[in-house]
Amino acid sequence: MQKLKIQIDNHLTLREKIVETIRNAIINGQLAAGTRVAEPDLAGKFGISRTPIREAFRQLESEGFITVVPRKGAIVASLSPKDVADYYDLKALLEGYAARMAAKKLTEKDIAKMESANRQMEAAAAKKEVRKVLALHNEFHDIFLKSCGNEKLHSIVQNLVMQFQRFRLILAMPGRIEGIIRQHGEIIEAFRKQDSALAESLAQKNALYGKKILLRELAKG
Amino acid sequence: MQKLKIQIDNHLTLREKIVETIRNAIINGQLAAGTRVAEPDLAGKFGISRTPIREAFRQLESEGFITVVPRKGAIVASLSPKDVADYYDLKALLEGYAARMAAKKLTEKDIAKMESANRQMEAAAAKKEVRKVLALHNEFHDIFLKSCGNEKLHSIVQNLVMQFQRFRLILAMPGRIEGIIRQHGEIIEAFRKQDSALAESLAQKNALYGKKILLRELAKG
DNA sequence: TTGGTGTATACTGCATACATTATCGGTCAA
DNA sequence: TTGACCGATAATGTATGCAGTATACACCAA
Repeated sequence: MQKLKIQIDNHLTLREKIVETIRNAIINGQLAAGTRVAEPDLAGKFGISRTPIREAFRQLESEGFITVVPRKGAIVASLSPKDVADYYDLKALLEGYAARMAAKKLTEKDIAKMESANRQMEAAAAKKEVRKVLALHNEFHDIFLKSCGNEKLHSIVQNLVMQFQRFRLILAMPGRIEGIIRQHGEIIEAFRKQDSALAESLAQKNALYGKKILLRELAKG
Repeated sequence: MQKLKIQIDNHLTLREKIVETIRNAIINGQLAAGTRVAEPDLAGKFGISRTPIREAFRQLESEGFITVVPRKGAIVASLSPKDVADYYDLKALLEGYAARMAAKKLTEKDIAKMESANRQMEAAAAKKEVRKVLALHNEFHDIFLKSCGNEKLHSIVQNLVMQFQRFRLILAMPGRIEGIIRQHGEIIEAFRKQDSALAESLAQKNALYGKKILLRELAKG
């Protein structure tokens, strides 16, 4: 019954579809930073009018994916190393807090899910399924972000993660991911012990480790 | 020169003006939470077409001021006590961090500005100029938020503050504001001593004090 | 009276058309 | 050759019109 309702309500508006499509294109790197995105161009490509495109632009601008200069047009937002550093510092702060709050609330079922995600991640990493690794990585973090009880925090972090997802393919590469998986294991242990302070500190370290690796890679080229 | 450029570029688009107008109306309480806002209605009121209104809606939705249900319309977003609590917890976390980071960076000039803002706030409070008190309050916080060096953090906090500004008139009332002014004084002292840990802890306390007062008032009526 | 159905109305979603502004290339003068 | 001016072109900003959908209310049947 619920399924049916969802099917019925599944009339996504064109604007929503366009937002998703463009966002994914940016995240996956098909639209590189700095690329100009013109309305008539996209309208032609999708075979629709400019109206829903323009509305999608407003939303994407608020989310930080594109930069719009009035009467000039939109370009894909570019992220400087400073931006990446700022993002990761924020992620460390927010996820650290979330871990501290979640430590007392997580159920055994939640923890089991995190373990499962981490194990699957290891398997996907062995098979070099980079995209799957990232998806599982996000799933892992989402569990305690949701359980921390602060929905606004959850949505802010989700937006942050989306925005620099486009760089993170680097992180999922072999040689980098093993350390992350080990850290995840430590975080799970801290949750098991309901040790808030340890969970916070480990979650922070985990984020800052990602920052270090990513900045090093960006410096290379 | 810079001033001139700004003057020239001052052709705000209709959409931008509408966003500001509606946002201010919500912040100032002229548009109460839950109020339905229909496009033709606003278009008529402002004497313009629906197009810029619709685009403004998309932006206001992303900023969290209105809630849009596809094919049904938009209503002014309402904030539950839980939302207020979440917002203030986030504010405490983020401003605490900002204070810690800013402690080593603030110049004497910055600190002087904070002192000035705090003194003016006291004067405005004595004259019961509630709106001016709030403006100065935001000015005070903005100084160390800007100096912390993390621009993304600054913009996130600014957005948060805007969203529950509509409730904060309560805080600026006599009997509440004195405590806040004293706390600000303590924060300034901590900055003078460049005591990061103290500044962080005081900034957190300051935010949580606001949370306590606001939630108590909301519970009353 | 109550529950359901049908219709009228109004609003949203999208397309199209027009107005305005920025960009680019060429021409002309220095 | 260089620089400035000017027109052509294309993109953005706004208005308007039309189609589809939700809401309200009246009407009818049980």
